[in-house]
Amino acid sequence: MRADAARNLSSVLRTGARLLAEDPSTSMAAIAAAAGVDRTTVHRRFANREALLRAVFQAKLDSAERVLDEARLTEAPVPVALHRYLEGIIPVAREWPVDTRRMMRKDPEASARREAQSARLSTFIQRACDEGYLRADIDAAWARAVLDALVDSIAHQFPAVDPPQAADLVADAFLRGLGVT
Amino acid sequence: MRADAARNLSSVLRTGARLLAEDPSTSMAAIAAAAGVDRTTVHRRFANREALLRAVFQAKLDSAERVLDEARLTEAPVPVALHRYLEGIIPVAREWPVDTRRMMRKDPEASARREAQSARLSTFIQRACDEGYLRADIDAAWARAVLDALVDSIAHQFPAVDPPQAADLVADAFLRGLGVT
DNA sequence: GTCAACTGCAACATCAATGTTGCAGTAGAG
DNA sequence: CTCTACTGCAACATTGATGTTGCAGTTGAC
Repeated sequence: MRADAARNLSSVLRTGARLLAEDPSTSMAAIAAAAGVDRTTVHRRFANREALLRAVFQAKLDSAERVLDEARLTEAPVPVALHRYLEGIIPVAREWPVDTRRMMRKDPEASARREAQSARLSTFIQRACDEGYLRADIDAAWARAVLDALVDSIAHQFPAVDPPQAADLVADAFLRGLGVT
Repeated sequence: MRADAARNLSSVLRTGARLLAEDPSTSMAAIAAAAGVDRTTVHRRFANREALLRAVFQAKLDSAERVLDEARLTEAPVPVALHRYLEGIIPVAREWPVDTRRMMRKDPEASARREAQSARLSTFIQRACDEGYLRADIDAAWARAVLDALVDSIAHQFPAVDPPQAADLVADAFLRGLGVT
């Protein structure tokens, strides 16, 4: 039974993330139905709607944290770390399409975790600036925002592009732009 | 009284757009309170919640359409049209921060209008490709997505950057990228 | 086989949001 | 001034989502 329970829990989280991304006001009933379980089962596992959302966010944060760790943002050469980060984070964005920025306001703990991860990436961008990989006239915060925007775009609007190619596209657009020379 | 009515209506739409952007499930009561009018007044003006949303979308679509017209996307030289479009659309995105893509599913008429506007911009991007302003290996759909992402990013995450400078930043990131040479 | 854990189902209470209506007050147009 | 249009306020009905509980059935662990 433990196995069934874990599988269903995971299914509810993934299904919930998908539906909530399309429509943040999706009802628990709709999520339960889409996950193929009864509404009461979901309520037994998650005390309230908030708890379900927290679990979804936590799952996304766990995945993202693993990607940040494995990308070795502080040790690896900038181009290598960037590509490794992109190739890892794009599947995470696709699996957990929920927008953590606006949906986590009521969850200070998750918000703090998100901030910490955000800071790691910002530090990496700053290193890219310092080491001369970005143009000197570029604001680090703007570079950071551009990178995030490109990731979200390729992840959600081009789900068919596989992660390696998606990472190439993002890195290319980020560094070289799309114009001629 | 007609003047008061029009002013309040406009105020409700703008306030509603702002609150709905932060939280799409914002209640009519919250919108009315934020706009400084009674809940029933909003209901007298908009039959449904749907009607209110439609009005917000329509306002955004009207503004966007004006920008598309004035940018002269089919006649003006690509760089000129691009800059004019950006400088016009960024304030629109800021004034109506609602995400039209996901919130208009239930409104086929607005959806069609949005599609038409989207097509105009895609045509423009295609022209930029054809006239050699974009690299030959760049997919037009990807270029289009990148441009949208950059606009949203500068509009919502950097509200303090004024439209001309914001347009410069976006055009620069779009065409040249942020990397060195 | 027995037990424990889990599930679906039905029924229930609660609550917040929606939408309606009547009434009194107010302000601009004529 | 008077009429019209609008507003706020209070009260009400309705609905959909939330969360709870009891009961019976199922399944895996032991």
